[in-house]
Parts: sequence; structure tokens; C-alpha cells
Amino acid sequence: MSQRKPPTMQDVADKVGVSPMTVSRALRDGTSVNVQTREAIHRAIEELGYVFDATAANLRNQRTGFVAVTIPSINNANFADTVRALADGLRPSSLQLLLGYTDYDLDREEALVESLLRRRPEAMVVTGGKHTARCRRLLQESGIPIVEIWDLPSEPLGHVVGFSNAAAAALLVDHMVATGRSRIAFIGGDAGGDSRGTERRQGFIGAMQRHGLDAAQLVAAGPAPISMREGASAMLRLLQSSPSVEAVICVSDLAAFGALTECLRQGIAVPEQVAIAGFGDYDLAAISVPPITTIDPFAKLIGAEAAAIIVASLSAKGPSPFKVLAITPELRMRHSTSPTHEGP
Amino acid sequence: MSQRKPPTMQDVADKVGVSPMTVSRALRDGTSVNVQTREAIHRAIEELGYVFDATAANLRNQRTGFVAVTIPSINNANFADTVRALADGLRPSSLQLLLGYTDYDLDREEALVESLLRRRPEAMVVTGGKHTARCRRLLQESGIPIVEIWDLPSEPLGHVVGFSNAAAAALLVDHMVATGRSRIAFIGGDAGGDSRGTERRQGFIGAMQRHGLDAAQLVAAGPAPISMREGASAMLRLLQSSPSVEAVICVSDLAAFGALTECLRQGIAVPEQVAIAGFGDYDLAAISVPPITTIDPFAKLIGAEAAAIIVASLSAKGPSPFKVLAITPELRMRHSTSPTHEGP
DNA sequence: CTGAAAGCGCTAACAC
DNA sequence: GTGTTAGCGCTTTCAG
Repeated sequence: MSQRKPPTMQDVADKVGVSPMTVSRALRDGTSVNVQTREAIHRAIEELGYVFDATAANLRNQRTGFVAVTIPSINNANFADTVRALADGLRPSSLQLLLGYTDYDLDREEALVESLLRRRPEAMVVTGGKHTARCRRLLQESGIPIVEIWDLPSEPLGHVVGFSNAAAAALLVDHMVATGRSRIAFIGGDAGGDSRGTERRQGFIGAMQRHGLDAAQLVAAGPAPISMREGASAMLRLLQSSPSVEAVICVSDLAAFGALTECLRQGIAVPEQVAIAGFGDYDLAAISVPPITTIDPFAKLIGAEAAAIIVASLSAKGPSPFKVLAITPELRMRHSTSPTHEGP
Repeated sequence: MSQRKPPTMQDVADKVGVSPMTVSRALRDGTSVNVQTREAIHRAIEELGYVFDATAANLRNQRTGFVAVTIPSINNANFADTVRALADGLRPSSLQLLLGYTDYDLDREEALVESLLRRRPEAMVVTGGKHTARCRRLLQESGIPIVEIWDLPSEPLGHVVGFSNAAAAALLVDHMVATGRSRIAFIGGDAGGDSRGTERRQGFIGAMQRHGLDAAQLVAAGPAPISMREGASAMLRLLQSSPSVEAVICVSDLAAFGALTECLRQGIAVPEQVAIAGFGDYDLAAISVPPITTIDPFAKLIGAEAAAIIVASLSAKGPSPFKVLAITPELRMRHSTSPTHEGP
């Protein structure tokens, strides 16, 4: 590990006996440099161990090649899918992700957005459509394309690629009702920073009322995000307080799987005694025994579409009109909510 | 979204009627600026919507505040834990993560490392101790502190925070033998970019031979990483080809859970007929029914220690000696490998 | 407590 | 095909 400062373009130029400008040209394609010179330059670069300094180039070009992204948590398969698709969609345009997580906290989001903006990203992707007032201002005044994802904000800041979490949750209620259940509970996080979870709960309540059912069975399992373990303990409490419950809709597949395991432990048959549904279409939901009914939010598609919007915005001359892309989540029916034939 | 270029320090200075230098001072603490002036500056900043340009400051300071990190996959709870702990440990020193994933591919790692180094990170964390020759050179010549994690490389590039994946896998073999099993299989990925998975398999083979057992039951479930589904189909093949198998050690908890579900589907009792163990101590392993025996690699600790080493290195005057921190993974015994009492 | 000058490493624009 | 000049936005250094 050499402690001396790294070689610059000038060092390379000196070694070859040309000007830094020629080195700069040799490093980019589509520029004309004598073949001999170009080779000599590349040889010098190898020998010196020169590494191009993107920081300096950025300052000069007023382009950083960064796209900043905020997600609530890195440890979430849904957001990981989105981020991955985003990164893959941006790579061909040599845009690099600058990722930060908010821990489901709007104040942390504000601080994070501020620190990310200092890096002069060329575009910004934020998860969710709810922000502090100052965060909204920061984003709006940044002058870069903003994409809000995983939500359908009533007052978008810019582009949107998302869906209505309330409508998606309602799909699950409809499905439970269609399969003959009426005593339906909801397991989710405490009301708080997780606006998607909150919306799903509200969607649950609305759909229950629409069906003329009691929407009071709301089990709060702790601050978002809800772990499998919290899903399990919420299920235990639910079984104790409302033994006659017929169906449970969970804010995520993780919570649903936890609830399922609790039923197994308690000797409750799923789906015969209690039906269970989750949200997110995690791998886990498809493979568990029984497999769990869920909602596919098309996490990868969200990332891919956000990337496409960004690439288009950045290559456009002027400011492009805001694009709102509403994804339609789909119900994945699985055995955990199969209809039971216990009627007369 | 304003398309005009963002205000600079000069703009703020002009508005207040001071020099940019005073604005610069007002933005950092520990510098003396007239209180009135400071307030006026902050007011001007608010009004103009000025955002500090870290890019320019970096160039001048020769400090970017970036720490680059490569992980094989973003969608992996173990690496997510490590990255999170790393980010948390670095934040107090205002170091920001620059994250990239390699997809378990050493060539992609090389390309990624190269592109990350152009951003002039102040330190670099790489997952794994195996790299292409050029990648090794790039890292070594970078002149910044390097930390290799999740592995115990024979020829470290710099600092190390990791463990022997072979030794950890051997713990599982020993445990299976201790609980009375001898026909033991291993489910993992194809040999390839995942050096940790490969090492675990080699650790399995070594330990089996040490116990005088047949180590030939190796099921390759596809390229790394192995999904739950691939774990399940590997288990199915194993049950068909070797119905007398007594125990299965899986390269990860995800594969182990997949294998477990396949046993449930096939009516094979776990642990009575087949014992199953995983690796990684995912939440899933603790909560599944039955809970799955696994190895806790202390993923968060790895991240936290790597962060500590980086912070120490960067605050040290000269180059600090390389630190090799060997983590000792622990066996988490659970019901999936409980001893069965079917002897005479 | 404040300002002027210089320069971090790179490249657009303009020579030649 | 190559070199020169100037400057991106900030901060170190040195004056005052």
C-alpha cells in the first residue's frame, strides 16, 4: 500500500512526452489520437498504475454519473429486486447508484436526501410518496429528475412508478370474501413511517367496510418493518383474543410466513381453519408449505421502469413532462387461502 | 424542476455581500464567523435553495468521504446485515458507502473495483478473498486501506475481517456425526465464483473424510446463489437417488429451507428420517417448523469491525499495519437436527 | 473576523 | 492529430 499520492494524467503525459489533453483523448473513445501514441499512453498507464479521477472530470463536466436512490431498508427482498433492476437499467448509460436507506423514518429520509444531493446526482429515486416538507422542497428545487416509486402519491414531485397499496390490499380482502371468509383480521406494523404498510391497512379497512364486514381486527405487531417473528407473535395474540378468526391478511409475506408457522405450532390448520395471505410475492411465499397467497407488486419492473424514465429524461434536451406509471399488482392465489368445503 | 444551474457559494456570497470564503467558513463548524453574518448567510442559503457541492470540495480536499464496498448480491440477508452495520459504523465519521454488487463473478468484480476506484474512495471493502490478478493489483496499488471480509484469504491484500468457511462447515458435519448420522449429503451451488460456497463444500468433504465417512454425496443445485426453490429440487433429486440419506448440510439457510419444504411435501419426517442444516442464521431458520440448525457467521459483527478498522486507518497518521480479525462462527443447534432415538 | 490568490485534476473550446 | 488556455466550485494559505 503506497502512501504517495496517486499519479495524475499529467504524470502519464510526462512519461509519454505528450500533453495531458492527448491522454484525456486517448482515454475516451470517439476521439482521434495517433495509434502509436495511444498505445504508448496505455502502456504508461499500466506502468504507473494510473487510475482516472472521476471526481475531477465530474467537476469539469458538471456531470457526476450518479443516480441517488433512497429505500427504507437494504434488507428487504422487494426493494433489493427494485434496486437491482434499477442498477442494471442504468449501467448501460454508465450511471452508478448512490444508495441510502431511511429506516422507514421520514426525518432520516430528509437528512439522507440532503446528503445525497450534495453529491450532485443527475437524478434521484425515492421510495414512497410521503416526505417532510423540507425534503419535498429539497427534491423539487434540485433541478434534477425525481422518480417516486412503490407508491402513487396524490401530489407527485415528479415522475412516478408505483401502485396503490390500498387497492392492492383490497384485492386480498375481496379474495378472502370470495373464498367464503368474513371474520378477517389484518396484521401489520404500528402506524408510522411505513406509508405503504399504512396504506395497505387502510385499503383493508375500506374493502372490509365495502363488504359490510367488521374491520376492527387490526393487530399492530410493532414498528415497521415487521419480522417473521413479530408476525408469529401477532398471530398468537390474535388466536387468543379472537379464536373464531377465519382469515388473516398480513402486511408482508414475512409476517404471513411467521403467522403460518404460529398456526402450525398451535395445531391450527391452514387454510382449513384459518386462511393466510401476505404481500410482496417473496420466494418464501411460493415455496412454503402450504404456499402463501400474496400480491405480486412487480418489484423488478418498478426498478426497470424507473431506470428507463431516468435514462430518457437525461438524454432529452429540455425538461421532460412528468410521467406517472401506474403498475397493477396481481393476486397470486395459493393454497393458504383455498376455499374450504365445510358448508351445509 | 428548475432547469437553470444551481446556485454556488459565490451566489450566496454575493447575496450577503461577503466573500465566498466567509460562506465556506460559515458552513463548517469550528470556524469563526461573525454571528450576524453567519445568520445572514444561512438565510441566503435557504432563500436561494443553495446545496453544498461535495464534488468540488472533494477535489480541493483530496478527500471524497466515500468508502466503496463490493458484495456478491444485494438480495442476501447476510450481506445486507454486514452492509448495514458497515454503513452505521461509518456514518459518525461522515463516510458514505458506495455499493456495488458482483453477481458472484470475479470478472465483474474486477470491472466494478476499477469503476469504484475512479471515484477515489478513501477505503474499500471487498467481500471474499479471491480476485483476478488485475483486481488484486488495482486494489494493492490504490494506496487506500483495503478490507477483505467474509473469508480468511491465504494471501490477504490488506486488512481482513472474516472466518474460515471450511471450518464452519466442518462444525455442521461434526454435529451431524455427534447426533448419530453417518450418511450425510451436501447441497450447494456449482463450483464457480462463489468461493465461500466452494470452501464450505471443501470443509464438508474434509470433515467427512476425517470421520472416515463417504463424502461423495454432493448435490450441485445450479450456479450460486442457490435459491429456496433450487434447494428443494436438489433435495428431491437426492431423495430419489439416495433414499437412505440421513442428513443434509446445505450451503445456506435458504437452500436448507427449500430442502425442508421438499421433505414435508414428500412426507419425509425432519429430523426423524432426515436431519437438515443450513448456513447463515437467517431469521427464516429460527422460525421455520421445525427450526433449522445453522451456523451464525456474525454478519453484523463483520460489518461493524470492518467499519472500525477503516475509521482507525483513516484517522491514523501513517499507514497502519494490516489487521486480521478472525471471527469464530457458532453452531446454532435447532430441532431440524435433533438426535433420534431409534437405536436398539 | 474576513478577503485575495492559487490550485485540486480534468476537459471544452479554440488554436495550429 | 495535438497543444494551450481557462475554469468547473470549492478551500488552503497567507495577509490584513
